Amino acid sequence: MADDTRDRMIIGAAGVLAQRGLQGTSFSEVIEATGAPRGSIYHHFPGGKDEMIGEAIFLLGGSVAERIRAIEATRPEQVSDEFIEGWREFARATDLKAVCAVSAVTVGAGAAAQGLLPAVASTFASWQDALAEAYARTGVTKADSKRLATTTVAALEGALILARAQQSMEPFDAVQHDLAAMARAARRGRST
Amino acid sequence: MADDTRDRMIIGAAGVLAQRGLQGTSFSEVIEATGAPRGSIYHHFPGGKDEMIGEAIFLLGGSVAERIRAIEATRPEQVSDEFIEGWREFARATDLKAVCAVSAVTVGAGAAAQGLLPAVASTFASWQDALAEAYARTGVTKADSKRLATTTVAALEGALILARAQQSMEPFDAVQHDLAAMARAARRGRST
DNA sequence: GTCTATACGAAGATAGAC
DNA sequence: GTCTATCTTCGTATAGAC
Repeated sequence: MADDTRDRMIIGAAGVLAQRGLQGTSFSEVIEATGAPRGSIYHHFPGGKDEMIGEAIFLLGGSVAERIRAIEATRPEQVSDEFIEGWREFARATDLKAVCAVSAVTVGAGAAAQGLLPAVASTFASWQDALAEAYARTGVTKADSKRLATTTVAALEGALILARAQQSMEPFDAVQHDLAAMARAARRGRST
Repeated sequence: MADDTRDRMIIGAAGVLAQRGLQGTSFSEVIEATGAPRGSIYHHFPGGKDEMIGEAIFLLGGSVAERIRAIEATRPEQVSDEFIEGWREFARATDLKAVCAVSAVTVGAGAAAQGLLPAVASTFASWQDALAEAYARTGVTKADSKRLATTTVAALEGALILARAQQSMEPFDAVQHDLAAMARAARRGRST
């Protein structure tokens, strides 16, 4: 079935990444999570673990960017609301046991695996760009949109971490509320 | 010299944690970073790695909470400004190679080391409480202060991650600016 | 594509000498 | 307090059979 196994492993890796961190994402874990065969790991990923992780980041990054681009908002707070809402569902679905896989790679990329940093950097950048465009389409100035997009991603990533640590959805409530207030203020031309 | 070695290892562990993540913080790394002797690890930490990590979180958590409590602000945006400024210095000092050690533990705590989650949860909570009190002292309502404190911590943690990924201080600029705007709005009684 | 076998290193942890 | 030696487990990675 073509690259079915490879795809399954990539998706599985993204999931394990979010729950166990970069170094916790061993081939054994991915295989256990996906039921993929042990014997063909290096057939599917000649580049080893880094290749698998890189693909997982790429996949997740693209799907989130896509979701942002699909937001049809007329008011700026709808942008932040829908963005956060998507991650809220993710948090619920994983029972507050997972953070963002891209964050996990960023945090886990020490001296080793530093080759993955460019991939996470451009993934975050793609989210920031997509969010900035979405804000701009609702009438926020370009400069404000860009800044707001960065704050939106940062607050979301932090909320995921706080939510996991405290096993609570409250960080999402706080961040969603405050981002919406910021977005509204930006449109009123009040943010400096 | 009493517990000099132990203390050095705890401080060193916090540093390694921030740069290499939880699983990257091996005894070997801590020993290399601090010059501590190999032979007495389990003399100083009978509880093994978890004990060392726990102490590092406790130490860092206390020092940051202390710093927050020392903020003397008359206007709410001074609270977020000074808080972010402290972390900005940290980012500069580590050459954008480190994130928050508490985040690192949260992200790295998978199935194993879940015993550390309560420690990180209460550490984050202590920062939230201290920030909420600081906001409240400047005239922000209790509910707004609490919510703002959560958003402040979340945005900061996210900014550290973005900054590391993209090797840029720009996330700090964005977050600092937007948090200040939110804080000002809260005092004006404009935040819903 | 998938298997087994295997090499190699690093990690956490313990025991006992000094 | 600090050392060395050792055990066990687990990780990445390779080789070669099926």
